[in-house]
Order: sequence, then structure tokens, then C-alpha cells
Amino acid sequence: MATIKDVARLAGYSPATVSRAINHSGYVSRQATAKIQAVIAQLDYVPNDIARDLSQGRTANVGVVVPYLAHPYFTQVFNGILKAAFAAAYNVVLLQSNYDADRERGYLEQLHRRAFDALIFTSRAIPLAELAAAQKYGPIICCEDPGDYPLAAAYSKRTAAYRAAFSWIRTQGYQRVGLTFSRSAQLSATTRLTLATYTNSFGQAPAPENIRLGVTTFTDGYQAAQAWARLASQPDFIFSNGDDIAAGIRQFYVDHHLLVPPLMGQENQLSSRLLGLPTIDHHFERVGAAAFDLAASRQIARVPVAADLILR
Amino acid sequence: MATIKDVARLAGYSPATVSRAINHSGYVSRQATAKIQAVIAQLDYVPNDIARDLSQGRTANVGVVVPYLAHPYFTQVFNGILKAAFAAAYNVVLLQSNYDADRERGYLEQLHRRAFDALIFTSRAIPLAELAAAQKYGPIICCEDPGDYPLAAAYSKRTAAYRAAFSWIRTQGYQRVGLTFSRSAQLSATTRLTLATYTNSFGQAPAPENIRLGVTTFTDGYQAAQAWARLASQPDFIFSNGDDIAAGIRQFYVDHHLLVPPLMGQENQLSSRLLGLPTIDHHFERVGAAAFDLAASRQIARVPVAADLILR
DNA sequence: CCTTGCTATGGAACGCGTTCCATACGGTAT
DNA sequence: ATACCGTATGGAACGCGTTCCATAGCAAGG
Repeated sequence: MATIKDVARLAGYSPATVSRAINHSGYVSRQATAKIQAVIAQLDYVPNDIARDLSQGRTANVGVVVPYLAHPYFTQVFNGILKAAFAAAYNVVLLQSNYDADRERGYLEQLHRRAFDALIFTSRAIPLAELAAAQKYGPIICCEDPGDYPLAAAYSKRTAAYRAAFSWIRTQGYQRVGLTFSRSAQLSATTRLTLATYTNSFGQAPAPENIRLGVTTFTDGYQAAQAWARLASQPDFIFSNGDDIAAGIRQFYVDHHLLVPPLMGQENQLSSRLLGLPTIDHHFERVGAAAFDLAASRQIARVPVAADLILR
Repeated sequence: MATIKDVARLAGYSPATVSRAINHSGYVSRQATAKIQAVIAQLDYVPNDIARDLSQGRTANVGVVVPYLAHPYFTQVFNGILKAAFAAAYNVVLLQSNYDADRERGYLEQLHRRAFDALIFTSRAIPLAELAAAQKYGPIICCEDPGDYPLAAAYSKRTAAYRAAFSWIRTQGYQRVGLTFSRSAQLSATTRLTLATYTNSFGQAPAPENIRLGVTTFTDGYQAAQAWARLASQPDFIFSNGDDIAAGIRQFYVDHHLLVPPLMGQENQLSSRLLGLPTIDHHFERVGAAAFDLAASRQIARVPVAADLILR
């Protein structure tokens, strides 16, 4: 494996000049540039990224913590990060967490060791306080509103979107809204926020039997609908945490020749377009791209991304 | 940021001894170990991974080239890689290609620059010959049978699985089998292999109108069924390239109150279980894990993974 | 002719661990 | 007592670019 010294020797210049030639830092004569180019081509030389990283003190890698891949929220945010990172010549290291706080701590440790230049949490199990404290090891970006914590963040303006959605649902005259969530209010800030906004909009909290937890897929939606169908008093509207989930809910009613209640999904996936269901587009790709930009710029800023209520 | 020299100075030992203590390389007294541990804790010192990588000439990163995420084949293979990599304390760099050969070449270049220790292609646009040639830059693993090319590979034994599937379909008496594919035979070795096995099993190639290309999602399946429904002579069996796709095909017939033709999917996704459809489980997670093991061991070996025909 | 200011180039330090080699010491086998 | 061995430890080289600083040549300005 050729090194910059080999190139320097063969070209008859010093490593310093070769380095400047490669990086177009100026102060290299036409003649030297040409000779160095020729030798580089001859040796099939490319600089060693590890050495470059060491001397520059960075890796051009961002770590992205994701509980798991199989969820549109994560794939969308992740895709946004990926696109922005590619454009900025960064690589993306995918760090799966399964919502395991200790694994997340391991990734913070890797940040400390400079395995990546920044760490983006698309979601998390460890407390925000720990994230905030770990910033001494490097830039950390979360994808939710960090409240009082001084953390960089890119996130959907969920409150506004949910307020608009619930207001619209109420205007339509619905009273007993069924809600699906992936994680309990205890574990998930998003669940808490949704419930709080609901309570605020409707003047009371949703009835416990109208709340379904652990719902993340089409099938989960199907089963949630099945559970509701057994109730005496059924929801007259269902606000679900994803379009595919809404599709699963709908599917249950269709399969059982029941009247499909009015539904709303989230994330503007293909399924809601196909089925003509209203949804909320959180623009998670934008959230991801914004998260990356914060990571690359090392700014501790907040980028709330407006969500769109899509009625059909 | 504390360095190993700081630790050495404060502990009253040399950097060499500190390094040995950290890496448990032996030849460090109890006393020295204790003192060094204490100073490490006091300074909150962790070794700099970049420096370690440079001196060891590796990164503990594997690059994984994926055209896009939104496909069960890729998520399954990728998950297998992720699990195996985590177990081996490697990180995984996700490299999106969109089947763009030049982007793939860019990733080969990064391998050359030692941005990662090995490169896994879950699928590819560039010719195998180029992959084989690029091995001089580092270990490259592909996820298909590389034929005559001396490439490390982990892949599903598709031929055997397809032969079993087609044989079963023929035994059931079906004659006009509809087939869906993601990419044309020209672009995809898998498509070619499926068609060849079909031809071999049925004694003739499938009729062109029974082949649908560009099918990767539930919706694509729905539309493929729609196209078939317009034909005079319709397929009497449909062999699709994914369970969700089969589900989409089925959905079209259900929605239009048509008799659903017998179907077979692939990948043993949840949908085939729910709908009771036969499928082929290619065990792509195993393929991914095997691909990673090849990457980490730097062996140029082939690991064919047996696929299971699941009849229901 | 001299100062000023570029351009061009090289030497050497630097970033930060790892590891080879040499040295020293206490203990054991002969 | 001598040779030998294992443990313990440090010095220094090494991996490989990047970059600061110094030097030198040359042209324009005065």
C-alpha cells in the first residue's frame, strides 16, 4: 500500500507538497502538480482516511441511534439523514438500540472515543438528562423537543399538528376517539404529548379502553380494531399512530363486513393515499436532514419542522 | 481531552505501561494497574479510537452497500449483518447506492482509503468483474452466487428453492404461472435465475404477458394484478417476489370481488402467515450474518444458505 | 539597489495509541 | 555462584497525513 512518502519520493517532492497538491491547498507549481498527479496515478495511491482522520481529529462519520429499522418513522428520518450526509460527504453509522438504555450508553461511550463526530438519537430509552450531560463528549442531536435541556434537536411540531387534528375531529362531531400508540406514556414523550394535546382539545382525557399501546404495524392495528370491536361502546373515530396501522384497523372492519369508522393516520404513507384516509405528514425526512445539519455544524439549536394535516 | 500521556504522567508510569494495562496485555503489576485505573477514572479518560485505528491499521467498521432500505430483502440481510457485527464489536456503515454504479464505485474507493475494513454488497449495479478486481483494496463480500468470480459470498440457495417451488406448483396442475420481479432479467441475476429455473421446470419459458417487472411493494402487486385482470387468458397461479407483494395482488382480487388465484410469496413475512399463503423463507438474516462473518474473517469463501419452501 | 510580498517547497512537529526492543530485578534450577 | 527465566517497565519507533514555520527565489514598487 503506497503512502504519501512513496509518492513524494518518486515525484521528487516532499510529503508536505504532495499533501498540498492533493488537497488543493495552493502553493504548488503547475509542474509539481503534474508530476505528483502522474505518480499518484502510477502507484494507484489514495490517502489513508484513518491517518487523515487522526491528524484532522474527525472521522466524517455520524452515528445514528435507531431502536429498530422496521418502522416508517425511523426509515424516514434515517433517509433524511442519509441524504444530507451523502451530500456533505459524511458516512452514516447505523447504531441499533432496541430501546436498550445500556446499548445507548455504549454508543455515547463510542462518541467519547471519537468513533464518530456526532451522534443523532432518532429515539431513545435513556433520559434526556443523560444525553445533555454526554454532550461534553461531542455533539448530540435528538429528534424531539428537548424542553429545558440544552440539546440540539430537530423534530416535528407535533403539538400544533395534533391540536389541528383533534380540533378538526371535534368539529366533525366525534366524541369517543380511539387512539393507538407504540409505547406507553411512561416510556414515550410522544405518547404523553399526544394525550396531553387530546385532553386539552377535548376538555377531558380519553377513556382508558379507547387507548391501545404496543401498536406499530398493520397487524397490530388489525388486532387493536379487533379488541375495540368487543367493546360495548366503540370509538366513533380512530386516530392512529401510522397510516399502515390505520390500514390494518380498516382491514379488520372490512374483513368482518363491519362499517369502517372514520380514521386518521400519520406519516403520509402510500397506504393513506390509496385508501383516501386523512393523515398528518410530519416530514420526517426533513427532520432527519435538519438533524444531520445540526450534527455537521455542531450548533446547539432547535429546528422544529412544521407538520401538515392532510384531509381527504 | 485527556490522552494516554496524561494518564501516564499522573500515574507515574509510561504510556506503554498504560496501554498494556488498558488492553490487558499482561506484564503490568497489580499496583500499576490499580493506580492507572484510578487515574483513568479521575480524568474520565478513554482511548481515542482514531489513533488506535491508525496504529492497528483497521477501523472496526464494515460498509454495507444497499440500494435502498424500503425492501424486506435488504432490511433482513441488513439486520443479520447488524446483529453479527454488534456481537463482534464492529460498527456498520450504511451506504445507499440506489443501484447507481458510480456511487458503488465511490464506496470501493472508500474501501481503498481504508474508511472501512470490508465492504458488503447486498445487491449491486456494477459488474462482478469490477468487484473481483477491487478486492485488492480490501475484503469484498457479495450476497449472490458469484459464479466463476473469486469473490467471498453469502447467499440463498435460490435455485434449489425455486426448483422445489415450481415443481410443487406443477404438481398442483397449474400451467399459466404469473411472475413478478423487481428488476429486469437484464439488470438482475436473481430475475435471470428465477426465469431459468422456471423454464427448466416447466419445459418452456413463461409467456411474456405473465411477467411483471418493477414490482417491489404491496401497491406494485396490486397494480400487477390489475394489469393481469385485463388479459383474456389470466394466470392460474401467481408466483411473486415477496409476501407483501402477494398480499397486494390478493387485495386487488378481494377488492374487486374476484376469485383470488392461488398465490405464492417469498421471504416469510408476517403477511403470508396472516393470509395463509405459501412462501419461501430465504433466511436472509442468516445470509447477512454469514456475510459479516466472511467480512470479519477475511476469508474468500462461499456460504450458500438453504431456503425453505413453506407450504400452507 | 533595497524593501515588500508573493509563490513554492521542505523540515519537523503533531495527532495518539501500539508495540518492538532493551533493561532491570527477583527468583529458581543447576 | 552462575545461568536462565518470567515479570515489570520505559524509550522510541511506527502508522500516515496535515500543518506550522522557516527558507529561498523572484517580481513589482519606490
